[in-house]
Amino acid sequence: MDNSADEMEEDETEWQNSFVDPAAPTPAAAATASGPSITKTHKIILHFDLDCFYAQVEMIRNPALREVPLGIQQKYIIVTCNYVAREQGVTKLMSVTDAKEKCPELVLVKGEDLTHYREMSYKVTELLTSYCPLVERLGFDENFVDITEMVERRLAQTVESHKFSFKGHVYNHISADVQAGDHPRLVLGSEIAAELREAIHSSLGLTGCAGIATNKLLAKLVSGTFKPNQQTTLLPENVSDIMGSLSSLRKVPGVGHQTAKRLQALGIIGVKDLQLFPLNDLVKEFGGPTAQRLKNLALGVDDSPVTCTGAPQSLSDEDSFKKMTSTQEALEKVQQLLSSLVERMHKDGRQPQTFRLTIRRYSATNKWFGRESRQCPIPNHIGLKITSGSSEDAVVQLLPVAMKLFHKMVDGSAAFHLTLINVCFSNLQPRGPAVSGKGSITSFFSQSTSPRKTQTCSSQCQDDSCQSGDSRLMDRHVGTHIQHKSQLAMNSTSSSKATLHGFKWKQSSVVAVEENQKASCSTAGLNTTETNSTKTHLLPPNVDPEVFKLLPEEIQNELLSPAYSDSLSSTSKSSLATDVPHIPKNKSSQPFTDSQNITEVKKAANQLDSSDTATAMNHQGPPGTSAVPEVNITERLSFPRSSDCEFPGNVDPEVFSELPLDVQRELMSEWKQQKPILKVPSSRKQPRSSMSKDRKAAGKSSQANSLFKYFKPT
DNA sequence: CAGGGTAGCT
DNA sequence: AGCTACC
Repeated sequence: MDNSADEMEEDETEWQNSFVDPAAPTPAAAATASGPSITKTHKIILHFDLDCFYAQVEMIRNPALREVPLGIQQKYIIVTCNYVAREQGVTKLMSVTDAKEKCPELVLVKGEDLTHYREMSYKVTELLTSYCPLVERLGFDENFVDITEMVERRLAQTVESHKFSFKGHVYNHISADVQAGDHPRLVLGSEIAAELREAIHSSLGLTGCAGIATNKLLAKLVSGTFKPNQQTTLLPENVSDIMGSLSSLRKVPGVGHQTAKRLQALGIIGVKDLQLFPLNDLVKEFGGPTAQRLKNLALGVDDSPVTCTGAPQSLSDEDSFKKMTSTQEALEKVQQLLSSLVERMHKDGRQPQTFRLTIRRYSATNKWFGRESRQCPIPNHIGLKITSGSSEDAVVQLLPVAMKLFHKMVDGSAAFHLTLINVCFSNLQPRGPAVSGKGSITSFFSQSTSPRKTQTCSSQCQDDSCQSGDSRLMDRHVGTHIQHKSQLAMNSTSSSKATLHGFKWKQSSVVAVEENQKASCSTAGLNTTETNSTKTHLLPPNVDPEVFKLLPEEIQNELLSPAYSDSLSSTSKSSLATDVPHIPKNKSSQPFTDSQNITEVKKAANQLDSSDTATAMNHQGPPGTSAVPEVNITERLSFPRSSDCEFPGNVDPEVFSELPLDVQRELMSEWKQQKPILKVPSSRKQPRSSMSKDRKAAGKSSQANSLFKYFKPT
C-alpha cells in the first residue's frame, strides 16, 4: 500500500492526455502526489440523479400509486410522472390536458407544496454527506459528490492481485470489454457509486442514476445515459464521444437559453461548432473568462470544484396564478405565503436578516420573465419572533413590511395584473451559543455566519480530520454502513417534523436566546430600510423638501443614508437639546421612534367617518393620489401625543390602514408591549386633543419637530 | 414557457 | 435589483 503513489503516477498520464485542462490544477491529491512539478488532480466525481423524484416520493407515501400511471401536477402542468405514465407517452412538463389525452387513466397528485420533496431531498444529501463530505446539491433531486479522496484511500488499500471491474455501464463500451485495470480510480468510483445508490435505496427507498467521471460536467452528462435506476462511467477516452453526441448546445450544462442564442448569432449551433470556434472571436462577444469557460464546456473540460452546498442560503415561498388585480388579494396571498415561510424558517432555526418580496406582472407581450423585487432588512425584534416560534406574531409584523415593499412596486391606485408573488428570507444568520469553541459542530456554521461565502471545500480535504475519522471506517464496505442506515432510519421515523432537513450544520436545537440584543436591535432596525424617493418627510431638517425632490436619486439616497443622518442627528440633537430634552442620546430608539396618535390610528383602522378624523382618512386613499399633502403626514409623525400609543417608525400609515382589522389590532398590542424600549419623548407640550384639529400649527413644526423625521415612517 | 424552488454573477 | 442558470 505504500506504493500507491507510484500507481497514481501511471494513472495520471492516462487521464491527463485525454483532454486539455487549461486551468491550474487544484491542490487535489497533492498530499499524496510525489511528482515534483506535476500536481495530481485526478478527481473522481459522482453525479446522482433520482428517478422522477416527486413521483417517487408520492409513491412512497402511497404505494398504491406504484402500479398506476402517476403524474405530479403543479397548476396546469405535469412536472414529472412515473415510468408507468411515461410508457403511455406522458412526459415532463406536459400540460395536464395533453397528458390526459395521451393517458386518460393518468392519476394526478398535486405537487405544489414542496414540503415532502424538500424533506426527502435533504435526507438524500445528508446520507451522501455522511459518506463523503463534499456534496453539492443541484435542485432537489441531484447531487454531485467529490470522492477523489475516498478513491485514493481505497486504492491505497487495494491488493496487487485485485481484479478491477466496473459496476454498471461504461459509456460506449459493451459490457465487459473494458480493460478496467487501466482505470482503477474510475472502477473504484463505480463501486462507490453503486454502494451509495444502494444506501439511498435501502435507507430511503429511492432509486436513481449515477454518473462517474473526472469532472462535474462529464459526470452529469453521463449519468443520464442509462435511465431509470442505472449508472454509467465515462472513460477519458470517450469524452469527445459524449460531447459529440449532444444534439445541441443547450444540452451542455451551463449553456442556457440566452447563451445559446448569442452563440447561435455567431453561427455556433452545435457543440462541435463551439469546439472549433476561434477563442479570440468568442472573447469579443463574451469576455475572457466566459469565453474560455464556454469553450471548455464544449470540450468536456470543467475545473469547477464540487462546492459544499450546506444549509440553504435563502428560503422562499411563492404562488403563481392567472390574475391578481387588487391589493386585497395580494395581501391575503402574502399573508398565506408568509405563514408557511415563517414556519419553515422557524424549523430551520436560523434568523433571517433580509426579507424580499417579488412579483411578476402580466403583460400580453413578455408575459413570462420579468420579475421585480424589493427587499429590506428585518428588524431584529421580528427576526426573534421567527426563531423563537412566535410565528403568528412574526407574520403579523411582517405583513405590513411586505405590503410596504409591495407598494414600492405596485401603485395601488392604478390598475395592475399580477401573475406571481414570492416571499423570501435571506441572509440567514446562525443563532447559537454566543461563544463557540471552534472545535466541533458550531464551527461548521460559524463559517457561514461570517463573510458569507460558503467555503469552496476544495476537493481534497484541507481538514483531514473530518474525513479520516468517519470516512475511513465506513469506507470499506456496505457492512460498515449499517450503523448509518439505522441512524437514518430512526431519524426519519422519529423526527418527523422537528428535525426536518436537519443537517449537522443546521444547529437549530441550540437555542441561546440573546436577550441583550434588544439594545442593538434598535440601532439596526431603522435607517437601513429606506431608499425610496417619495419620503421627503424623512429629510433632515435643513433640507428643503422641494429642493430634495429635484435632486438625483443618488444624492437623495445619500442624504437619507444612515451615515448622513447620523452625523446630522448628532448636531441636531445638540442644537435641539434644549428643545427636546427627552430625546435619548443614542439612536437606539429607532424602530419605535416614530409616534402617532393612537386614536387617529384607531380611527383610520376602523374607517370611521367622524369629522374629527376626516383628514386622517385621506391617507387611506390610493397611495400617491392622496389629497393630503405630505405636510400632513409629517405633521402626524411629528407630534407624538400620548405615551401609550406610539406608532412604530417603520410602519407606513397607509399600509397600516389597509391591513385587516385584526392584524391592525394585533400590531397595536404588540407595539404597546414593546413600548418600554421606545425612547421617544413621551411628553409633548401639546395635549393630544388639540392635535387632531390643529393641523396647521403642527405643519409649521419647528426644528424640534423636524427631528422626528429621522424616525422614519414607511 | 409552463411551476416552485435554488444559486451565482453583475 | 435583475439576469442567467439549474432542477
